[in-house]
Amino acid sequence: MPELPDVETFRRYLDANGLDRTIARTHVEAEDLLEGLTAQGLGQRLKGRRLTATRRHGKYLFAARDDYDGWLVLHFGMSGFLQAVGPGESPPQHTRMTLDFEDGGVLAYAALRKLGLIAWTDDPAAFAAARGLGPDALAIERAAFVQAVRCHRGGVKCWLMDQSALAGVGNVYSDEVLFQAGLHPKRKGNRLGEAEADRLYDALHAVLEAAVDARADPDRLPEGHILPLRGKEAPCPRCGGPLSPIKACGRTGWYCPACQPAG
DNA sequence: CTCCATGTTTAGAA
DNA sequence: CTTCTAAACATGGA
Repeated sequence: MPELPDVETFRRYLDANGLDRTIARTHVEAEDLLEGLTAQGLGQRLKGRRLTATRRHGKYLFAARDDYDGWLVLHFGMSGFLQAVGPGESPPQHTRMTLDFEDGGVLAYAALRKLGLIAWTDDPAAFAAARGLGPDALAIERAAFVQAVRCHRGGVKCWLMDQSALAGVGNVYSDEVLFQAGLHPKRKGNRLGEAEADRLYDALHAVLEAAVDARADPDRLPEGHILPLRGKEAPCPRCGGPLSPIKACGRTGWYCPACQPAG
């Protein structure tokens, strides 16, 4: 489920389970996930080393080698996750890459669909720039956000999901942000009033922070969110009316037509 | 068998 | 140039 809150949860999981352990070897099961390096190259970069720090930009997770001369880059596609595996235990299904520690434990990168990415970079910020990523959705300042969204002539849901405009928000969380802001997914950015853009910014941060606190588990979110209801025959938690599907950017979104009227 | 899925990239049409 | 849509990728689940 890797959008920003999921990846932030993985980052904290890696902090707790993957740092300061010497890597004995790496295993790459799915070579096609590697970008710009080979399985052997990954091993050479990490063998005998430790990871000592993490960063996140949007949906990308970075882990620094102990000498800070290079960072492991992970993207989780639609189905990726991390799993720490104890000595003697077997890694999860669909494990695509593992870091095998000298202590006998393993950190597995698993993904049902091979849509993620494993890479290496000297500098996370340069990597993000080279990929054309916009500012991180949790780091962007209010003024920059409001200015950017109000310059965009297209639909606001698509804009929220555009990683070059704002990094970290995907299909699911864009729905939640728009629901909390009370804005229709197809409202045009340049037709938002100042107060509406402000509300969108507030909702963006409230939703992402709540989701990170919930460890990206929909069932752990407080009441009043539509994320756990998507695709189900459930009433809007605010007005009790029916939620509707809507196509945008080639994806299916969910919203409440009563609480999120078209502009 | 069919349709759909938390992402990204690319091609083509307005 | 901007914006939108569909398809492709990989691998299932319903």
